[in-house]
Amino acid sequence: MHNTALDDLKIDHLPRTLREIAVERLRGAIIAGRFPSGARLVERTLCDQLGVSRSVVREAIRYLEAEGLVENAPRSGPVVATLDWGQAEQIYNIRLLLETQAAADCARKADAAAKAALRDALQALDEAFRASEPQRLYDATTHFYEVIFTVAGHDVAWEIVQRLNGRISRLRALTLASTDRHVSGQARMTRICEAILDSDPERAASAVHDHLTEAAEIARRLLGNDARPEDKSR
Amino acid sequence: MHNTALDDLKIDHLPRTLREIAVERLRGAIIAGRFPSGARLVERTLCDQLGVSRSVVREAIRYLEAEGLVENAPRSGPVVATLDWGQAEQIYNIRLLLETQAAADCARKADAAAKAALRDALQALDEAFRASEPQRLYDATTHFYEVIFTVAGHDVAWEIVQRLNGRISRLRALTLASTDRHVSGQARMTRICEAILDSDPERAASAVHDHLTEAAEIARRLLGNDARPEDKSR
DNA sequence: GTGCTAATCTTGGTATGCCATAAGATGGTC
DNA sequence: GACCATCTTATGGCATACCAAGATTAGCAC
Repeated sequence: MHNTALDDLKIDHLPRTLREIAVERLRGAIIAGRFPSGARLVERTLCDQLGVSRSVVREAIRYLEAEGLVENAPRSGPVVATLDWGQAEQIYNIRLLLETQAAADCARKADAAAKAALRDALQALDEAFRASEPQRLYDATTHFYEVIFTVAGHDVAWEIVQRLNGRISRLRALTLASTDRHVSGQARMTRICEAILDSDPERAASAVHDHLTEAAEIARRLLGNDARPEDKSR
Repeated sequence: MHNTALDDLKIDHLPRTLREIAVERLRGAIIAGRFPSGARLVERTLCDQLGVSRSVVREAIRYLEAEGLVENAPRSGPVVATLDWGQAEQIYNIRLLLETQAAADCARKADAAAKAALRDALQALDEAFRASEPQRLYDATTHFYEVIFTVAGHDVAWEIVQRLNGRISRLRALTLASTDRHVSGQARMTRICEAILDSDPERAASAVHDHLTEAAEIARRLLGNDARPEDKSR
């Protein structure tokens, strides 16, 4: 698969400093649900688990705190941020705005190379759907959207969406895993992709709209059903 | 139980940590332009200036880094984030989406109390316009929008907008100070306010749209004129 | 005089130590 | 037996010490 010049421009030094690695690990662990919502993040414990010093852990926590993934209770230290449906709903609404716009602009701007990249991403998504590996599906979905935002030239919006996704990551994992999602998700993604390949902004936006509305609805049911989604015990 | 009344009793000012103060000071200094774009943020110097240890400074920088106000160059340390027109344009576009939506929802939801608060905010804005005090105008404008977002129930979006505003703060100060802005800004704000008071979502959204489009245009001219607004000297 | 090397200095990254406080345990008193 | 005071410990906030790497400058050799 020939990679377009889109995403390979980053000569970025792979996670160099311990701090960056720590941020990624922690974020990954929180997003993956290894630390439940409300769980305390005890610095010294994390030091042991990560094998780094407290300085590193503390700075990583500050970073995640600014990202909204961690909250700092005044005197009891950092805890994993909790999420209620009110916030989740807002987040889905914001994603709706940003993603429909991105899809439309992507459809407007996509050239041949961009379309090839999108096709590749959809292909990977298809495989992940079939493989039924949650993590791979999650990653492939993320990458699919990354291509859309990148082609649209919406770097900043992508940054925001990623951050928001972090905050609803557990919900997102649940919606992706949801059974009805399995059948319709693939079809919807394909619809988005086709609209972009046809350079049809309206249809692309509308496809994203439907897709996200459905995801939000599933999330609402999930969060609404078990009123207390997670336990705050440590 | 009068839960709502009790919620306001939060006195979270007491456990004010040095770190929080440092973050606020630094952010304020960057937004106010005391540190120009691209300026290096030398830890030990900041330690002296703030009178705190490196731990505090470093954690504050990590926080601002996640906020996008500070960038960390691989080996030369943190610098104040720079802004090119491409990013600024994206930011204005995102604000456009979020703020029109917020204004519309605000117009839908505003009750008598909310409308009174909005009127007060506009009043303060008027006075600030007349007083020609840049800082006061900046604050009053921010507060005006805060009311709109709060009434609309868009906390999360407001958080995002504030963060984005931080990144274009210098541009924003310039557009607010711009002379043509002086005459039309007030009128536009009034138009936004009136539409909301009339509970007219479409007109509110359209008023915000015009307002922001104009601001973006002014910003583009300002940033376009002196092609390289700031020096990245290092 | 020029070019190369080495020492130093600057700066950031990492580790550790000390202190204040809050929560839990323990023991004494009524 | 219950309640209160005190002690202990767990934990976070803050400061400092040490180390590695890059830049700058000085000195030496040619």
